[in-house]
Amino acid sequence: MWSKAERTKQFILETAAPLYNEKGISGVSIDDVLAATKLTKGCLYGHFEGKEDLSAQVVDYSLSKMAEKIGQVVLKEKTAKGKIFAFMDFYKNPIDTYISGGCPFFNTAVEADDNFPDIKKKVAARLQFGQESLISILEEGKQNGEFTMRLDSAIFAFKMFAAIEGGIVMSRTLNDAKMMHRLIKNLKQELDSYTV
Amino acid sequence: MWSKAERTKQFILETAAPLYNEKGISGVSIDDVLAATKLTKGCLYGHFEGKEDLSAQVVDYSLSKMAEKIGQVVLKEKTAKGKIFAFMDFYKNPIDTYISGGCPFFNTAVEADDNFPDIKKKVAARLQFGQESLISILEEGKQNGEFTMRLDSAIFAFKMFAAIEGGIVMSRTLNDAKMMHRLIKNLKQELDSYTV
DNA sequence: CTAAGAATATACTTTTTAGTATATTTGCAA
DNA sequence: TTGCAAATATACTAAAAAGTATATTCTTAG
Repeated sequence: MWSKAERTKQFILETAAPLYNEKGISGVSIDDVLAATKLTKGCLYGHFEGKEDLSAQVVDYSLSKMAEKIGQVVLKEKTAKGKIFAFMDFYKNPIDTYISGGCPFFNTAVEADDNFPDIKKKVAARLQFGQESLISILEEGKQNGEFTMRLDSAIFAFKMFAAIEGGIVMSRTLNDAKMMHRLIKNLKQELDSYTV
Repeated sequence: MWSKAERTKQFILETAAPLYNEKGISGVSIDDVLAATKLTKGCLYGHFEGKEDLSAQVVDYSLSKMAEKIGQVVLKEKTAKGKIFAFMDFYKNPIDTYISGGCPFFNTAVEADDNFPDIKKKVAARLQFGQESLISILEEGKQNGEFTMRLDSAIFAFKMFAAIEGGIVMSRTLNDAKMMHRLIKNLKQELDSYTV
């Protein structure tokens, strides 16, 4: 079993993740985390060197949690089309997200961009890996005859992910998931137009 | 001519706009603004009630500056297709943006989402207006025979804007505008497929 | 050209946030 | 079971950020 310390640290990361996702790195204070966890400074600083360390680890946690979940959802499917559709469906509810506050990939990407170079690198690696994974799935689909060779995997992967992430932000801001659903339907149709 | 005070206030807004766009509302301190403008507290607080007021007005400034510029770029064109293409081309360079730090619409939307309800409402109104404008242009194109009736204006406007904004964030994070250019090319092709 | 008030600068106080030193409690290996 | 180290709590200091009171310097209407 996990040690007390390991469980406490995990608990801090879990509890702080939605906080960071909602308020952003700059918007979260140590006291916010203490209030949410009901722990004390002595405890928190026993597990993290300081705010920078805490922020880095919380962001890491959120990003890996997302990646893991998406991996699960996608790998459940057997066909390339099934995998891509499952990926899209994962983002079906932009208001009530897996980690509260929207998609950590994008939230972090936007904030880290000009402010936190180390964190930016981590997000970049995740986005890169995500794109490569999607492209692999699409290429596999082309090889096994699901999709026609006319499908440009790289551009479809980029467009789909960009549109979904953009759609999440728009839907959240406009407080309405309707267009998000139509967007996903449209992207599915677009992919379907490449099925043989 | 403008009074000294009006010019100073305008100067503060202009100078603070990229700062806010880069660092985010929570990430900017009053001292940051003072350092950038080389003004003093007495002066700043003579023009703004406090940080909340300053933030609200800076965001307002950035959003309206963007809307104005996009309006100019789009209205230069005569055809519906020309207008939409001009809109896309405006976002061609995601690394070096009109206001430094990316697109204020999205940066603000992401941060305001769970934190600044008043600002969120303002962004929502801008996004709403932007979507309606794009839809109007597309519908006009359908009426005057540029586009077939098969074009779903609402979904195309949403998808295009979401993809472009998402593409900006991805390109900035990955430090590479290549996919952004391919995305815009692809969206133009998609729209072209609806020309009669 | 100049006086009155608007604009800006200086020098503070207050509040918030981060971080630390030390005391207390708790988990667990012997 | 117990004692000691690990974990957590308490109570502080330090630094940063916001905000204010007041002095000084400009603008400009008359």
